[in-house]
Amino acid sequence: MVKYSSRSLNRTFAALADPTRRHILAHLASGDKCVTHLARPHAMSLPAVSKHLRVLEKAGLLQRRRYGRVHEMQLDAKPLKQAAQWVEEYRKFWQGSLDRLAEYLEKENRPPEKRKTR
Amino acid sequence: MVKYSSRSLNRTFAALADPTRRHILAHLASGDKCVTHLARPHAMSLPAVSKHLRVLEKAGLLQRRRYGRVHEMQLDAKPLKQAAQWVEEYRKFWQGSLDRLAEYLEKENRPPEKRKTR
DNA sequence: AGAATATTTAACCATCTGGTTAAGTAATAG
DNA sequence: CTATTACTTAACCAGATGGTTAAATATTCT
Repeated sequence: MVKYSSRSLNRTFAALADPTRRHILAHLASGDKCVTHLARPHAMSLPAVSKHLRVLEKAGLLQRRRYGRVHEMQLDAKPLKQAAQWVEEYRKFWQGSLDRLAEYLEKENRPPEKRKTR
Repeated sequence: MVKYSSRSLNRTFAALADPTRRHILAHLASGDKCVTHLARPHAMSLPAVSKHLRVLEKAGLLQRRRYGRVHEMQLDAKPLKQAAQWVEEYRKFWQGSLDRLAEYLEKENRPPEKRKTR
C-alpha cells in the first residue's frame, strides 16, 4: 500500500473537478502558455482565469515563471501521478470481476517481447 | 484521444476531493457496508455521513440497496475508470516531456543509473 | 513621459459544501 | 402497541468556490 498525502490529494482532485481547469491543463499539455493565451478559448474574464490558474498552481499542477509582464505556465504532473496511483490502487479492487483484475494484471506484467510503443 | 463526459468527471473528481469520502471508498473496498458501519470511524454525525454517501452515489461511485431499514452500499468503479483514463492521458504527456528531459540530460552528463524517483 | 499590454488584487455576489441539531419515516424488537 | 434502531430530510450556519467589474501594478512600446 502506498501512502498518500491527504492534503495534496484534496487539492489535486478538487483542481481536476472543474472543466475549465481540466481544459487549461489539456491546453498546457501541448506546451507552455501565458495567461492571456490560456484565457482566450474560455468565455470568462481574465481574473476568473487567473483564479483558476492559482488553484492549479496551489495544487502543484503547474509552475509559473515570469518573463517581464508575461507569466508563462508550465504543466507539472507530479501531483497527477499521485492521484493516478490512488485511483488505480483502489480501482484494482473495485473493478469487480476477477476477469477484469486478471486483464489488468496481464497488462501490467506483460512479458517484454511484444513491447507496445507508448 | 478519448472522449469524456464532462459532467461525470466533474462529479467523480469532486467526490474524490474529500478525505472522508476517500476513506469511505477505501472502507468499502473490503466489502459492502451499511451506513452506520461506514459512519463509525468518522468523528461526525450520521446525517453528515449520509450526505457524503449521497455525493458518492450521485457520482456513481457506489450503489445503494435497501434491505428493510438497512441501506447496504456497494462500490462501483465505472466512473473511476473514466477518471483514471483522463488522468493517465495527460500524465503521459508529462512523463513524455520528463523522458525527453532525461534524454537531453543524459547527453550532457550521463548519469550512471536509473532516474531518481523524486 | 505617456500609452498600451499583461496580469493581479479588491470588493462584491450567488451558489455550493460540509458540518450541525431536530424532527420525520420506516422497519424491527419486546 | 410501544420502543428502539437505521436512516433521511429539513433548517440552519460558516466558509469555500466561481464568477463579475473596477482599480492597481508592472512592464514594454512609441
